[in-house]
Amino acid sequence: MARRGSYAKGIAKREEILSAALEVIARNGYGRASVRELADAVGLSQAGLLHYFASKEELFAEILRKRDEVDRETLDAAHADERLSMMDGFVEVMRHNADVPGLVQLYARLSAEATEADHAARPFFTERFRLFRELSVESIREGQQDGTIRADLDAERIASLMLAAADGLQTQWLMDPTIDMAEHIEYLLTLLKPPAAA
Amino acid sequence: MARRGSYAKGIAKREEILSAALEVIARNGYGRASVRELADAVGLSQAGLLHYFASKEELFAEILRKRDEVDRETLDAAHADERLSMMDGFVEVMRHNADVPGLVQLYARLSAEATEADHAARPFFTERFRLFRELSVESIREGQQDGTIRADLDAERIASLMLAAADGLQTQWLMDPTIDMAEHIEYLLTLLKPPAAA
DNA sequence: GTCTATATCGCGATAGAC
DNA sequence: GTCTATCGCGATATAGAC
Repeated sequence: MARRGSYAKGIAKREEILSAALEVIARNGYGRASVRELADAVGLSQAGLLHYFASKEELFAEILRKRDEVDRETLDAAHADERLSMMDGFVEVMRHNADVPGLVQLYARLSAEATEADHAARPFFTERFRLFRELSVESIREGQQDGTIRADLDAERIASLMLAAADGLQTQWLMDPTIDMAEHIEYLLTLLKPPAAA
Repeated sequence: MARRGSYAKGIAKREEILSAALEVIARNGYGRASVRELADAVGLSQAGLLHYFASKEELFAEILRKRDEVDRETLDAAHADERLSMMDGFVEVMRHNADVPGLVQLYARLSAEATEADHAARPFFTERFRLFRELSVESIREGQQDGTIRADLDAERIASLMLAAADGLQTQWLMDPTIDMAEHIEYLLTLLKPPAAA
């Protein structure tokens, strides 16, 4: 911001591109989101946009990275609130997802494409999965400490199942928007409670 | 089979194409599976193959449909065995999936692409999801009857979560094959047991 | 029913001017 | 830093011969 010269400008422009792309995709979905289309939205030519990102795949990965940064704040806020846990923030993020179908679709499609061995976005997803599991395990263990989650559960397995359920629900919801993603995650969370607890 | 004339021949050829395509994809994955490649495998030209299928998307959907037919037998066999339930068959199918990464990838990628409104494979997936939920709900209710599953659970929600977990685990596994898909599904199933049950 | 040949396409990427 | 122009790929789909 306060920095001078082309470097700072480049950073700022990247951010501007990402913000614009985020809006376009949220509105129009992944299918019609070519580099050209995104370039138009920010007032650049296609080549001009690709000056900032090595490839389309990396651009898309950066969009999701930026989205995750925003969502991460929701998670941290919930974690900081002593009446809540990271899992409450997670449910809130899922609830918010229902407002941005285009982004949900981008996530679903790019994560599927990134299963290809040489896909540029693959490192993004493997790291994302790792971090999600790490945060979840931490949150689950906290719940086990304070008695809100069954102590006998395997936090690692639950974390992977949580991630899987969230991703799978997004595809189901894209096919049939009457599915309530957040409610299903909440229901899964109730399965983790001790028999005695409310 | 016993039928005569061009119609029966066409049906047989379709089956031959699907079988060959199934093998090629299981071996090479989705990424390198163009219509041309699949045509080569069965000894047809690309145009020759498309004489039997309206489009690539429909061809791929048919491949998955055929795969589901095979897997369905595993489910039914488990259901018929009075010591088992459909869910046991489901775990077995997931275990088998680890042997056919190409098919898992085809499923993951095509289901993501089929979230596009006008995608030819979309009806296949919506129907598949519906059927999976139907069979799962039935199986869960049976488990609730005979006391192996908590009676207070919402079978519909569990069914959707089961489907979501299965699909999500496949993407995770494609990114990192050390994940044990079947084991995770089994673990999810244990969460459904009554507190008293073993 | 199957092939050859081609229409047509859109896109991502790159070269080079300004 | 941005544009114009174009390359070049790979693909699906189709027309029409045999």
